[in-house]
Amino acid sequence: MASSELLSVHPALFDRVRLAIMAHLSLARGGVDFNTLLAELELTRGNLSTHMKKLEDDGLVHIKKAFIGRKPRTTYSCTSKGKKAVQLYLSAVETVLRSSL
Amino acid sequence: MASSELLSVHPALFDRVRLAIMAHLSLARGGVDFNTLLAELELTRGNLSTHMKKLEDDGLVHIKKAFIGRKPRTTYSCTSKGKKAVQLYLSAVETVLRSSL
DNA sequence: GCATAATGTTTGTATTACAAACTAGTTTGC
DNA sequence: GCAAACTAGTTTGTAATACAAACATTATGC
Repeated sequence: MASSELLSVHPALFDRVRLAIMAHLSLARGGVDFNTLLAELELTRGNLSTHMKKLEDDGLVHIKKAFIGRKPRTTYSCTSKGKKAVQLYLSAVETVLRSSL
Repeated sequence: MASSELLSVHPALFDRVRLAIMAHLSLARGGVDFNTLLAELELTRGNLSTHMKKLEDDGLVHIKKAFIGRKPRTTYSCTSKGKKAVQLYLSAVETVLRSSL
């Protein structure tokens, strides 16, 4: 059954916000900081924070906290596990849906 | 911002089960009945029922109830709105993720 | 030094995915 | 012909989660 491929996709990616986050991180070379994601995805800080925590807990993103001057700055980057998950997501979706168009 | 495309995707498709259901219905010529979906997706009846109700409420699938002999049979098919939503989903995901691989 | 802003985090709420229990009817066994 | 088991779903209660509001902490302007 073709659609079973979807079951192998990391569940964290089945959320439009997290998918958008992972897309950003995948596209960006280097990291993307909290406020950049906040502006581009138009989320509240609380919402972004919890999504990032989940992605971090799942090992899909790496979080780096540093001080820029005296202010904190949190930067996120995609782990290799995260990259693979995104690739798997795309290939699974394409496999399942491509032939139906 | 590329990822904003995801916001135009129908929210009902951001669930792996419903996406799998819509994939099945898109692929099938004619309709797919309740028990076929049940067997292929390995869900409980309650879970499948509520997902189908949501998809129907959203206008993505058409439900047809008939009697086969004396037993009821519920058959689902993809509406044109459903087809379009699936197409939009795939194109949005590809647009957002393709370049990152 | 007091008020305002910047950067996240924690917490409370509303939604939702899921399975268990239920409804409605049919077939089978005795 | 009656009860038990089966078929085909639906409704309901619960556990998980997405979200925003409130909070905490430190920095900057006046």
